[in-house]
Amino acid sequence: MTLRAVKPQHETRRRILDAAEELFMQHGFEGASMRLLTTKAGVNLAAVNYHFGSKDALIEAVFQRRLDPMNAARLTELDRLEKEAGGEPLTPEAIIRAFIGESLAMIEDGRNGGRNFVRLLGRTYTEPAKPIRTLIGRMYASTMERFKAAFARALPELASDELFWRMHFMFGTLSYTLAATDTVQLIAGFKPEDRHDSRALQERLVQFLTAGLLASKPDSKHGSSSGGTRKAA
Amino acid sequence: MTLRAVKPQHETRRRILDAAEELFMQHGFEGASMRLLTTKAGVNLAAVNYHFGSKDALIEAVFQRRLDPMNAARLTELDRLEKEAGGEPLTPEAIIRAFIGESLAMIEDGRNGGRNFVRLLGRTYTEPAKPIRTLIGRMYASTMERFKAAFARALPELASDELFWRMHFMFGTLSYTLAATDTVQLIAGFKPEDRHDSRALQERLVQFLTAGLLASKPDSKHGSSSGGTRKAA
DNA sequence: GTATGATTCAAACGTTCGTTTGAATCTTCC
DNA sequence: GGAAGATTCAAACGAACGTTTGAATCATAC
Repeated sequence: MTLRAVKPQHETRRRILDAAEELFMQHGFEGASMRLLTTKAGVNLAAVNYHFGSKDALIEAVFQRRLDPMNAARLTELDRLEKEAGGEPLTPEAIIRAFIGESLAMIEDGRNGGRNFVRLLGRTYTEPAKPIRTLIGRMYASTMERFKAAFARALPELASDELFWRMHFMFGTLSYTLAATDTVQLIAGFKPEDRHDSRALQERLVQFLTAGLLASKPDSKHGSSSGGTRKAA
Repeated sequence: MTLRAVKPQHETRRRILDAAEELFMQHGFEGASMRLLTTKAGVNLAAVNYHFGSKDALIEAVFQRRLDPMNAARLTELDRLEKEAGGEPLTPEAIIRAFIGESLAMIEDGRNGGRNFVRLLGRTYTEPAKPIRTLIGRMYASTMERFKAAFARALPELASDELFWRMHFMFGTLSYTLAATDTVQLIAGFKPEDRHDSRALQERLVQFLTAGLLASKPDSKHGSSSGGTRKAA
């Protein structure tokens, strides 16, 4: 059949990775069975073990395929910005854009599975299974180190532990947005036409994250219910 | 044995719910098997089906037990604040505190399983399994409606769809913080002594979320990276 | 065309899953 | 103390799980 004729070389590997990406996102790692996965991919049940060795190795391969290039692109963009600035510190907003731009761009990518992957990624950040946790941590380590340094240079007045928590919060917002924006809907008012408009979403996110990152410390005590200071640095 | 003598009435139900809370959090719904669960609870394998009917019904019961009182407390606190304000609109910060206070307080609750539950809750928001999604959505619906109205009254100048997204982002930050703060560590710098200090965490969160909620629209062009249109509806 | 290695295939492996069963035990009330 | 219902228990159910196997089929070389 023609399908076989067109098959480049590692067609089977790619089909398995694509199907795994989508099914892991939909059903979780344990919920997506090998039989469901191989059926969706249109390959034999034994193909996963032949090409990847085991289901765990497949999980790792799914992340490797996208996460390494994604973080590399983030670092490249950050380098480009810093070179362009020529010694001057970057604005916090520019650093935020460098970090979230790559993952948000993948949301619009419906052709290949970029969209599936970023949603899978978002839900994996809260995955407590130790092997996956360490896998993700290892893949992010150098990128996070680099971005933390960039933020520290851009915000020299911000204490180190404050920066840690603000980055934690920013990452959480991005993670949840990637994972849950078109799945769980706790708040009424979502407009379906926004679903694939990653540009508008990115602007909203940048606004929110930049303001949060630059939040001023509470300059006075707050009461049990008293109002907050609404100034931003 | 004394243990049997003290057993109040629905001791078995409670032990199953406690074990389920912890194991669902650690291994996910599909990863936590009935045998592991009942062994940890110290009850017979058949006890879950006897008391709850099925594993799915147990999952629902786990959420019912905590989520209904939690959201009720949120609404009570919001009512109290509005009565106290006597017609004046609340500050956004006060509304934020009313929403996140209850769940953050549970983090410090190590005695019973409150801590386990909020972490389970945080990771469940990104769970795409449809029955669980609709279950959570149904349990949150009225609370979210009420808080959205409160925010709208506090921020009359904020467009409706802007408010939707800012609430979405705020909820995401809280969710990720509950789920991942002491599990996945992508950013170096976490101090273990902060782990149970929910007061300090709450202040940091309130600061971040309030700033994000009140973020002003980008009044001028943003930085170098991509000179896009900055306007948002 | 035929040997060689890579890949696919149907079938089966042993294990674990959620659930059910029916007898045994406990609790409650007269 | 004995009947009646609630609960617990060990054992088994069929189904689905990830993985393995060995033969069949493919691609590529000479």
